Amino acid sequence: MANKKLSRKFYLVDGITLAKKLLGKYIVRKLDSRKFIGKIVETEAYIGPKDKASHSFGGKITPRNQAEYLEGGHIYIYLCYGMYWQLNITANKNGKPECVLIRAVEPINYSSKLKIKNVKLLRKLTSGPGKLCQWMKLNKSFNTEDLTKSKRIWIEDRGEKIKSSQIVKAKRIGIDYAGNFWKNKLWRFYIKDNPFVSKK
DNA sequence: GTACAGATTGAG
DNA sequence: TCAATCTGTACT
Repeated sequence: MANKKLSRKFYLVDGITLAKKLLGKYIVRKLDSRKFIGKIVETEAYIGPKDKASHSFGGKITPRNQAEYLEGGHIYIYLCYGMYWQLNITANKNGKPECVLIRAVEPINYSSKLKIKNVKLLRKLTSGPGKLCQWMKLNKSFNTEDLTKSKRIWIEDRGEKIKSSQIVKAKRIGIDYAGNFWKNKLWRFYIKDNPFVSKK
């Protein structure tokens, strides 16, 4: 099965659809001669401007979140708690502040190289939005990066199909401030039984 | 200029 | 359960 870089069309859907479609796809991060490849196993959807948990709630635009408004297929990355980067993929058309937070990936080529047999050890690398950015060496310079054009990061379809019965829906994490209505939305998606999903 | 909250994490 | 840590944002 040939690896196929995702094209613009893939991203031009609403955030919830994109969050589900991204499960089982592969993020490829090229750094010098090395490649970090991670299978996406957990995502969350943020649907501004109506979503109170979204940074673009109420149509707010600031220097920080303007990348969120870009056409689908761009990166919106920002620093949280002064320490951790959060990687988001924008969804939908230009001007629609919808995005998908990548919460966890399964490292593909890292394990064989370092011969790490212990899944628990490997798991510590990427089982959380802050950690996976650390692993892939992502930072502010990737903000507004175009995933369909970039030479250093993109997403591939490797022919893997995730059945809908394998997709688990859950409440989003860390957004208590948004109130019960938005907090209880089942907009977090992950692959059932995958050990790299964040939390326990 | 100051104040303060936050889409997290890991140690206890 | 709780604190580290610092940028963006909204104030004065």
